[in-house]
Amino acid sequence: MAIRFYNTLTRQKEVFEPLTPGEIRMYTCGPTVYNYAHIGNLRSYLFADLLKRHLKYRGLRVFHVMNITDVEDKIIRSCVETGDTLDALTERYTQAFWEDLETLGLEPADEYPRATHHIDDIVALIKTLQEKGCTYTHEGSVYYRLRSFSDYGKLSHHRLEGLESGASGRVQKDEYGIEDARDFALWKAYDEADGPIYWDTELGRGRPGWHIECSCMSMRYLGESFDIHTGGVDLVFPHHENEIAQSEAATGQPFVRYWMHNAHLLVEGRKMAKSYGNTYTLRDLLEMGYDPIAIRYVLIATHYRQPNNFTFDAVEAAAESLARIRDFRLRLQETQGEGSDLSEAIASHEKAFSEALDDDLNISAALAAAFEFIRETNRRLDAGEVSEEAAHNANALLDRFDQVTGLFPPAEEQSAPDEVLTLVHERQEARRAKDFARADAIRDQLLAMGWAVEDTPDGPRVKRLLERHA
RNA sequence: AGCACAGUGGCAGAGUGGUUAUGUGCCGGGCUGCAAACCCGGAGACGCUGGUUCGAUUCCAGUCUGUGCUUCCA
Repeated sequence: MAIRFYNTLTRQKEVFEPLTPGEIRMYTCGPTVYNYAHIGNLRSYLFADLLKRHLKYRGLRVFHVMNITDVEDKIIRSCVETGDTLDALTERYTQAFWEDLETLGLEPADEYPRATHHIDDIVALIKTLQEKGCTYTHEGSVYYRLRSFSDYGKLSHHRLEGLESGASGRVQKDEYGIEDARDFALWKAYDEADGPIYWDTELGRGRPGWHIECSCMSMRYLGESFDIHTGGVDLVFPHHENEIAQSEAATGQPFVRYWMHNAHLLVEGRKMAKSYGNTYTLRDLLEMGYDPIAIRYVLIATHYRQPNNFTFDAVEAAAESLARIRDFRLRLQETQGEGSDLSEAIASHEKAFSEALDDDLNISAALAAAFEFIRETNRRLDAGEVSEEAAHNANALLDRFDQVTGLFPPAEEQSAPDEVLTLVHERQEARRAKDFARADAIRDQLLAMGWAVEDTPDGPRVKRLLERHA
């Protein structure tokens, strides 16, 4: 079955075929590093992560680039307000961003190019656009002349006329010296308010506009045409539309084949907004005691093109689901002896799982297949009909589910300390002597120490209690 | 205002023109000394109003509500 993705460009699901068979080049619009990423930002990157992991699982090679926007209006404002240097500020939040990605279990991109490290490339690209006649300069700033690009609007399906009328209520354009209110800056001339943040280049003193860095760095690392470009829906217009205009005007080549955009995140049914006080960062949630994998679960478990309603109930439900997964894996590890081989169940559920993801990353159907496998296998384990080898193969299937989703982690070693093992032993003695009051007291004592003991036909099983939100 | 997307059981969230999503929670049962884990069963849903149809949650129209974009917010 072919892999199909919804392409914003065509507004429909299309069969996915990379430019180079077997190799995929993808670009993700990364963070503007002036603050900690909030969970809405992180949803975007988790979507790109799932996409990348699934393509790899399908045997395709993926080269993934994510930019770091480290010069931009808000960053400059923040520097001016705090007195931080640009480098100090952006480095701090870049490191924090990478920490967040690691905490949530995202696979790193292959490259994280930064705008400030590519000023020369950006200037060169702007010069190319100048040579092609699609720019003009006003008061030291270089603007892109939108009407020079006849395909403008093909991604967002905005029509230029509509945008023009939308801008009609503004001040006379002539007063700005900009030919058209829709034109955007490629290069911004230095302003006193920028303080020490500027570059002296052939274009004069100033800094790059926002859109140009993505055109520049994506093509620098991925070529003039590449396969996939991801980002949040809010970037469709104008950011990605402008990227297309810049890139295709400069190269004459189609820029990106598949544009994929994730919907936004709601929190407790409301949009995230500072005024609601619900713009959580990952750090906020960790401080509240939530498990990062449970957070990953909630952020990834909704189809990427659907609005995802982040609720604390959902995080707690996710933590329970993860406990179920862990218990299942522990059970598989303990399984010994002869029995059926499960090969049919493994094959059919893996097929359902992977074909669901082939269908525009239908994660819900994929997770349903995984949980059906767990339930059916638990039933067989209850019946004692699973062989050690089958359990091993089932565990390997869970590894593959984990490879794609990051939601089926291998069970950690449950090496209980000696004092716990001693108590477990004492409890067994008490049970053998039918001293159940003492046995139950020891069980409570162990619980208080953070260990659960469960009796199985093969003896007691000791599990570390999962951290859960109190 | 224009253009999009969405509204499913307590919560989260798929899907389908007629038959169990899945997870979590709840109720009952099995297993257990009791639990836990696990299994089985159950209740509970498709915003509202019309239309098409033998039959609609699924298609169409309208309506209400929410969300996004409309120049730099993932």
